[in-house]
Amino acid sequence: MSLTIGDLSKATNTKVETVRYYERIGLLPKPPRTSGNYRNYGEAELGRLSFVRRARDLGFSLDQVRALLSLSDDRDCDCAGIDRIANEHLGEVDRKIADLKALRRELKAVIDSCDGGTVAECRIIEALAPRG
Amino acid sequence: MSLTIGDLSKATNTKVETVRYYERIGLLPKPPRTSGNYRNYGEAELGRLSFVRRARDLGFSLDQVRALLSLSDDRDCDCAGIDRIANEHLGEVDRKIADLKALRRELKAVIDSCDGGTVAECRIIEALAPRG
DNA sequence: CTTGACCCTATAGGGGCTACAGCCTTTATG
DNA sequence: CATAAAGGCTGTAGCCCCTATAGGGTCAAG
Repeated sequence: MSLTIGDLSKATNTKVETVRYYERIGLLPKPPRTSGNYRNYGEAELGRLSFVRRARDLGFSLDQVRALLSLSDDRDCDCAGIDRIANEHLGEVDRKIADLKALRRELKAVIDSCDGGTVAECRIIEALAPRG
Repeated sequence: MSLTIGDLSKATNTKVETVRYYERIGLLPKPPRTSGNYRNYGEAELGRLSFVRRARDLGFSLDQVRALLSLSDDRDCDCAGIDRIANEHLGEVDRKIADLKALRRELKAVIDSCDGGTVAECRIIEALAPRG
C-alpha cells in the first residue's frame, strides 16, 4: 500500500495543506519520500491521521490529540490518562454549551424587546448602548 | 470629561491593547491627542466602546459590530437591518449549540464505553482509531 | 530629582488551519 | 513522443481577535 498525500487526504477528508501542517508541527511523523521527492504513506500513517481527524472532529485540541497519541502508543499503560483527557474535554464542551445558552437567552431578550420602528426607537440598539 | 486610554479601558473592562487594536482596524475613530501625544477620550468614545464590548459579549463578530455601529448612527433609518443582523447571529448561536450538543453526545458515548484497564483494552482509543 | 505608573509605536505570536506563488513530477491524451 | 493537466514540492502570508513583548517617552507623587 503506497499512498500519495492526495490519496491520504481524500481517505481522511483532510486538506493536503493540513496534512503537511500536521507534519510540520510534529503531529505526524515525516514519511519516506519517493525518488521524485513525493511523500510516501502507508497503512500506519493512514491510521494515525484518521485517529487525529476523529479526535479533532470530537473537538479535542491539537495538544490534547498529541497527548492522546502518545498515551495510545503505550499499549500496556493504564488508560486512566486517556480517560482524564477525555473527561476534561467533556467538561470544556459542557462549559461551552452552558455559556452559549446563557448568551442565547440574553440575545433573545434583546431581540424580543424590539418591535420595529426607526433606529432611534430600536430597543436592540438601546439594549446595547450603555446609557443613551 | 477627559479620559486616558487607561481610564477608558478600565471603564469598559477592555485591555488597553485591545482599544488600540480597535482603533487600528477602524472600529473606533482616532481620538485627539494631548500635547504629550496621549489619546484623549470623551463621553462619546466611552459610549461607543461600551457598545462594541456589549455586542462582543453577546458574540457578535467584529464585522457584525461594525455593521451595527453604522446602522445605529442613522437614527432615522428603519431598524429592520439591525433586527436582521441580530437574528442572523441568533441563528449562528443556535447552530453552535446544536453542534456542540451532538458532539457532546458522541464524546460521552466514547467515554462511557471504556471501563478501565490497559491502553490496549481502552475503548476510547478503540473508538478513535479506525480499524484496529 | 528620581521613581514608578502610565503612555507611545511597532512587531510577533497564538490556534488551527488555508491560500497563495513559483516551482517540479507524474499521468493522460493526441 | 510531445505536451498539457493534475498533482506534488517549499515557503510564506493571511484569517480571527486579540495579547504580549521590546524599547522607548510622559507625567504625578514623594
